[in-house]
Amino acid sequence: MPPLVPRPPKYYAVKEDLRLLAAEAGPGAVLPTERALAVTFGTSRTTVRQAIAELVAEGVLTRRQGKGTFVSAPRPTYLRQLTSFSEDARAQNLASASFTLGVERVVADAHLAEQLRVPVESDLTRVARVRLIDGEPLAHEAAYIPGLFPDLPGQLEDNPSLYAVLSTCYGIEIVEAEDTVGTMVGGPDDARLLGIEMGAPLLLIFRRGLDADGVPVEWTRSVFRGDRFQFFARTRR
Amino acid sequence: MPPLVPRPPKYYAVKEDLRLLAAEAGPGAVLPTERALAVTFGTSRTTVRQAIAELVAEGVLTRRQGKGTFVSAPRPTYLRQLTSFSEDARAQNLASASFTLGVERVVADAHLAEQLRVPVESDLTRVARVRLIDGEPLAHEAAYIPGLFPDLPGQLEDNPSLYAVLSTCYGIEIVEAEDTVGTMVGGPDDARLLGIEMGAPLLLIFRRGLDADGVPVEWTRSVFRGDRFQFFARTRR
DNA sequence: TAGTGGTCTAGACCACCAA
DNA sequence: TGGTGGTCTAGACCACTAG
Repeated sequence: MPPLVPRPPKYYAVKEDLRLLAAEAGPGAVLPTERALAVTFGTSRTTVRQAIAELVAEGVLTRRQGKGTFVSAPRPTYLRQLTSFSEDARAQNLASASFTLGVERVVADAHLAEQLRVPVESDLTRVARVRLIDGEPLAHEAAYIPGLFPDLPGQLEDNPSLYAVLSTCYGIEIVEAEDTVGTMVGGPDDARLLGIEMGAPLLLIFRRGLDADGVPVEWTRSVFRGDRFQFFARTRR
Repeated sequence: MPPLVPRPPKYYAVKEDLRLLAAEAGPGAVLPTERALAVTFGTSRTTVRQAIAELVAEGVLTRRQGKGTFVSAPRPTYLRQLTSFSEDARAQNLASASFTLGVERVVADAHLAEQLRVPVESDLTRVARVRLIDGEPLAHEAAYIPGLFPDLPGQLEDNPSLYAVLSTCYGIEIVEAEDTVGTMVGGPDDARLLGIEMGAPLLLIFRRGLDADGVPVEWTRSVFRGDRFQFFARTRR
């Protein structure tokens, strides 16, 4: 199959050159400045920045304001395999941690009511957290659980696994999960929480947890960094 | 939680304004020209283009050179649920079609050999196709199958489901699939095959098909449009 | 031919960081 | 203070589409 693209734009040539340059330099290496690269490639700084922007989105490069542009460390790709974040991390010998943004009472809107099969306006508990792997933010998520759990904040401090706390303290057992995986691009909030750039590709995952009777007991919206996360699923016919 | 972002850049304000404008205008509507928008927002055309670029990546807008910028039609999100593309589409009452790019003999490199559990350099058949839903390209993929299947091209013309052909003609039954889902950004080839813009977020899916004995019989690399695809998985503990 | 989006330029000012 | 990346500008030329 011949390369049928009429004329690849100049920034794409720069991008692929930079990709090679990064590979040779190795992780952690610092690249020449954008202004220097513009001179080297005989182009403008804007064009160089467009090339760098895509490599950043791919996780190849990292930019730090005031410091420079660096070759990213190899991705410690996190594979989702079981039901819960904490369990997945442990299964892969990765150090996981959580930062709780807030635990609050909310009422079900139409969408949450449908997903959790509860009446609109019923009480829900919302748990918002940032998930870390090896000290780096990997995802932020908000879990919604029917009912009120005033002691949850303290219990999550002792055990970061929401699923474990629900099981141990409240007898809620999640045995089945339905995941819907799509893409989105990062906005300012995502950029701040995950330490990424705006516009970076992200994985948006909606998960519904069901108990042994098939009753929905949890619904979560998760936003994962696209550059260091993979989702794994096994399906039997 | 207060909004901690110091100062959202101007292009982000433009982006959100355009998002509202697009919602009001409705699918298919044409937006003012980039030059006109620059005047309206009191900004430069570059800034307007940066805002539009992200909305295009999100699937909200569509640009057509020489014509204009349009509000995208609502996404016919394709959900992956079963094992094969054709089956999934049928289950959702979506018209699926395939365009075969090529069927060729290749030899296994180290990676394919490991995934398919065959010796390095063994014969494989590579089937490269573009997948369409409702006439629009949704994905391109390359499937690798151990062995040689000289009649495959003709058989795929009669039945676009590779899984069905393998079953009917060769007695190969795929009963289990392992999917690994991640993100990538589109390059020139992806842009050409899928009719998207370079830099658009894509879902990269590696799938391994196993037969009843757990023997790998197929390995596929698929690239799906991120703006109109969702992956669905159900996991039991 | 006129108008659209696609690419690229040269340069400005800002926010951040290290010496 | 000087250098880095982050943002934005005004304008140029090209490729494509339509009348």
